Amino acid sequence: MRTLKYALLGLLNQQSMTGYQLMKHFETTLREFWSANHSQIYPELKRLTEEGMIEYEIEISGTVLEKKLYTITKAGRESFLEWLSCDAPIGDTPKDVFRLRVFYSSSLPEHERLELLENHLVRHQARLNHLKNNQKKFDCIPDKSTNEFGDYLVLMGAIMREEMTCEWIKKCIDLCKL
Amino acid sequence: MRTLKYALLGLLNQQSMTGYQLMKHFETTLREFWSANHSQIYPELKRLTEEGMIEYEIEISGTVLEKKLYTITKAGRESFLEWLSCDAPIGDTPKDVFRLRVFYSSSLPEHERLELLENHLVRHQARLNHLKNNQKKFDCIPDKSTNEFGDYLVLMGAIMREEMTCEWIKKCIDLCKL
DNA sequence: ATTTGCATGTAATCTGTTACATGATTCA
DNA sequence: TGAATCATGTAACAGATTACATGCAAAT
Repeated sequence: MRTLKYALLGLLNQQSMTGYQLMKHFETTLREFWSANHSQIYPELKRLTEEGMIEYEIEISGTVLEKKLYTITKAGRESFLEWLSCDAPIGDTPKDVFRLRVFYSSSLPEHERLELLENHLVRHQARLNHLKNNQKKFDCIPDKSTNEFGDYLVLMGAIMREEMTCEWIKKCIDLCKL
Repeated sequence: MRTLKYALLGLLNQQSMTGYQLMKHFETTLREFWSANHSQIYPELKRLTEEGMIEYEIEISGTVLEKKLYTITKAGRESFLEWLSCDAPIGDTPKDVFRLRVFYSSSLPEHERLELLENHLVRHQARLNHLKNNQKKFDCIPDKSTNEFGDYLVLMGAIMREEMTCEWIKKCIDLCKL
């Protein structure tokens, strides 16, 4: 499906960047819905260059360090917009190890089952707090024509997801304690 | 991480089964949090047999058709229970192509953005209805010591997840229409 | 000087999907 | 007798992770 291709093109469509900066975006902006490490990004950038989707200029940082500043091409932008506007069917539900554990948790002694649930609850609550903190950076809802609007929507989605997860685990704990 | 291994051991810990029956479980019971197709299952069963986690007896169906009925061994059960009770850190947020699209949706003309969101909303609403229908099969909350209790918890989680997703998309639509 | 971060790449391995391949059983 | 389902496997490929490998720049 080449999703990484489009994730990269989408970022470069917003702004020209180096591979390193792209990597940082996966650790921050895209964190809540996509990930990729540098060992996957650099080969893909090479491939996209060969395919004419992107091109780069070498910049010198300091005296010798070379970095490649990638820019999206016309062909790249077209490919990206085609992917974005093409209607994709709803995918498989994502795999979730924690839910798999909960599914099998009746094989666990009561206190271990509760431990499993409670440990996870505190972690999700911490993540939720972290996300809510991020949301404070928006003092108002960004204009819908800006890139920040997309940021805002997915952050809102991430918060709702964590809230739902916390609620679910709490319900599980309650049912286990009955 | 060998998660498929533990997913299979967990099912065989509940009941001896053939590879085909295991496959069916991934299409039904585990559908909302794990998946695997037969081309992944059969080699893994072979490996687990070699590792002494499971063993099989050949049964004859009809006159010639051989099927392998797999049973978990003591070593398999121990390995499964160790995995289940061992505390695992919270994983990476799962990848989500739809959220990636929403993130980039400011590059789309207004009507296409709304189309993207509304198409997805109806699909998630359909999935939600389907799940709520499944829940009707439980006329009461199963006893927490039974396997059905795990089924109930994850089904509840799937419903909450779909409800949250629908709410999120609705909010996105509202914000786009402002 | 030393540590942290910037910067780029490859190799080996693991996990998962799609396609290839075959054949029996059951039900209409 | 034909279609759907049961039943089991392999091969090729795609996608992703972990480990290997290197070296500069900036800040302390």
